[in-house]
Amino acid sequence: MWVKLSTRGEYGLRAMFDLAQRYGEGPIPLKSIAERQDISEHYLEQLIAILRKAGLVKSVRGAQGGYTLSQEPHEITVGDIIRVLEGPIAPVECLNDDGSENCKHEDTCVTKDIWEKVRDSISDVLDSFTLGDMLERSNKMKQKNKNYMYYI
Amino acid sequence: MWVKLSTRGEYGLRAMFDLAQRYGEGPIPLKSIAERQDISEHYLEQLIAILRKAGLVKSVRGAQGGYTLSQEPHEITVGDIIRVLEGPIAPVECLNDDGSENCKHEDTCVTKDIWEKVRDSISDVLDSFTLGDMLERSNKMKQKNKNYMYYI
DNA sequence: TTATATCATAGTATTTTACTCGGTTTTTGT
DNA sequence: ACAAAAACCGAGTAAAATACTATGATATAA
Repeated sequence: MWVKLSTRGEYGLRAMFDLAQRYGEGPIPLKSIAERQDISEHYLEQLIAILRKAGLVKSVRGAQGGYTLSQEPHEITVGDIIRVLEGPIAPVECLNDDGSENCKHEDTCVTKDIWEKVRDSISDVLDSFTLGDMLERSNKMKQKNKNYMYYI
Repeated sequence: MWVKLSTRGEYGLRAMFDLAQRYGEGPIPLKSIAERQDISEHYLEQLIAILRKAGLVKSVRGAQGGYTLSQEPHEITVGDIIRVLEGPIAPVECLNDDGSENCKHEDTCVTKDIWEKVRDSISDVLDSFTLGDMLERSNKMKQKNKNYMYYI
């Protein structure tokens, strides 16, 4: 399947949503996120390292340490998270920053603008949703379903 | 990369464009397509088998046989081709026909509608281009660039 | 000083991709 | 009838990507 979120994107988004639900509560240890989301802690470490280097989360080392979102939930889009974890959205090689060098016949390519439109439409959708939107959605779910389940 | 056309989609689209350029000339042998497009003949056989089973091309067996588009170029969209070769566009498992069975908490899922919008926007873009559009585009290129190169 | 954390890197099993290989069957032209 | 040209078919395989595991070092609060 050519459009398929890997576990990097899925787990990373779930971890970020977990942090969004606890925004303002101080640093959240990774262990607790991994347990709640049922993800291998070691693997999640690697993913959150990517998010940290991209500036989406801040870390506090040592005991009582953990992670927090570096901006408010409504300031972080799903696109920010997915692009960082899954890499740039490029259906074909030549849409990458470096990739255009490899392609000598850009100017006469019949399909390039198709892939550009695909890329842009995906980006637009993902950037139209923030973690804040997801929280709101989740809260509405909670009100409706008293059994208190919200999933991602 | 989570949005990445595989060679199946790329080669298949190139083969279909090759057939579109020769539409009306009778059956085109696969060997000639493979040579022009510089694709392994055996591999392309497997891809065109998928296109044939999906009804996008017709085959004529025996000597002087080959393949033809089963509809006019402007009736076949890029989406038709890509969906057949790369499988259904489903960023997450639960958007597949069978996949929803696996997911118990569809009703309370915070992200499902994001992935549905992603899927639909990709589909819309791909369905807005036909092989006929690509031929027109290619012909304009030919007029501008006298050196007669058109690529895909 | 100890427990709790983050941080870092190397290794590995599984899955997917991108083919290759070795044929059989069908049809046309001589 | 026969040879050549072509579609059709299924199994096997090398390389790459994915999804982890393993083993530690470093930092900080209590």
